[in-house]
Amino acid sequence: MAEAVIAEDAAAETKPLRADAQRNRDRLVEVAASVFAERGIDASLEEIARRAGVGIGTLYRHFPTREHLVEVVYRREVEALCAAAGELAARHPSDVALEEWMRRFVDYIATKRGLATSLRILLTTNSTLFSDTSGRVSQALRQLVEAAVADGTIRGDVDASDVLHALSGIYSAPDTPEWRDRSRRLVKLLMDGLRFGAGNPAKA
Amino acid sequence: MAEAVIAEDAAAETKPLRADAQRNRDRLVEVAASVFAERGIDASLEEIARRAGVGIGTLYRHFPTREHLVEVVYRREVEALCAAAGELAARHPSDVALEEWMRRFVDYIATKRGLATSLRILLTTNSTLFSDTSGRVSQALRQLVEAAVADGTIRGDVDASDVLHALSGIYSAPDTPEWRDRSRRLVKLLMDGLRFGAGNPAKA
DNA sequence: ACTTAAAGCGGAGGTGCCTCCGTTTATTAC
DNA sequence: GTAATAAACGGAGGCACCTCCGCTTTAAGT
Repeated sequence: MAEAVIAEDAAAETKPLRADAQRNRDRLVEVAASVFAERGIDASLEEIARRAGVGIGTLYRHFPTREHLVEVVYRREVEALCAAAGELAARHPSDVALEEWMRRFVDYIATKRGLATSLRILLTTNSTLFSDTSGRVSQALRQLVEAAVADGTIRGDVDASDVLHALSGIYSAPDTPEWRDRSRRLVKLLMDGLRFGAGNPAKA
Repeated sequence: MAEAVIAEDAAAETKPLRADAQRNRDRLVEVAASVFAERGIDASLEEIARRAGVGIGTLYRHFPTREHLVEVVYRREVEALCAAAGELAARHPSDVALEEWMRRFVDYIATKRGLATSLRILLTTNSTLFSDTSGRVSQALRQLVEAAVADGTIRGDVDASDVLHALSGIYSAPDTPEWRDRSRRLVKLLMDGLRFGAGNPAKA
């Protein structure tokens, strides 16, 4: 029970998978991500296997339980979200990068809302998963906030944890139909506040 | 989702079941209790129906989800444990009654240990269940402790919540093979402590 | 190029979940 | 007692889970 945690990279380092196995595994994760998004976290594993064009046995070999699969999908998505921070920072003025990233953050949370119960269980059961991913997210946010503070496009008297704190309402807000719009407005509002009194407003 | 709570007695008061229905329902609860004890909380519902001599449809009509059934079984067992307090008090000197009741409490917890995870989920999901049952248990304990204090078979400077606190180690102790013996010893130890300095040691 | 062992594949099959609905049974009214 | 009717029964059937093992593919050795 204690070792239910997945040691993904450790396994990858110790034993490179055979080419076909790696192919199937990647495909499964990719398909699983879209099926979970579409049908919810309780989607049929057989459907995932079918859509991925592999047998159900193959799915179970790679991911012995549903939770294993969900965990890998979840990690991959957090990773993608955080990786976007770097790209956005490279392509946009730093305040715009921050804003766009927060917008994506809202979208990301949106897809997770329906799954709340099951995901919460997974996250409380597997605390490594929680600390890994939340650490990763706040790191990405810090990078963006610090860059924007540094070049003066947002005010200097705030830091990443202030912003994270401000965003926390996005989590806790009830799951109403207006949630998404409300959250978008929250991001705009927050950005206006951050830009106000900045030493050097965006010149773009 | 909010009304997942079962209104057992309310339903019973508003609509007496047809005789055969009541019979089947009782039989199902009884059988379920022993199957859960034997095979764990994930036991097959079809097996329960089979052993109870009813169709699976009947089981589902009475208990639309596994949780409903588990809840009723659980409540019934707590009820039985607490009802035993009164009987023990009537048949034994009050310190002996207390000791015996705690012994049964240990046995009761023992059967729940294996189910810990699922039960914990049920208890945290359904907080009414938790408060009802824990209230009931501490009430039973209070009755026994107060009687024993009153007639001087245990010391007077403790109350029920002290004893409950002392028993709490039984819950939290890890699930080792020695758990049961250790818990029995805890009860004995506790009783010795309670009897020490009592005004009027048991005369039986 | 060929062999071979290890790695991986896949789906049949056994089991459990849950729903649906035609049949049976208890109860009420006469 | 009998008829009418509402309540309850039960199990077939459809779907999903997961295991097991005979077959296929890869890749390492020659």
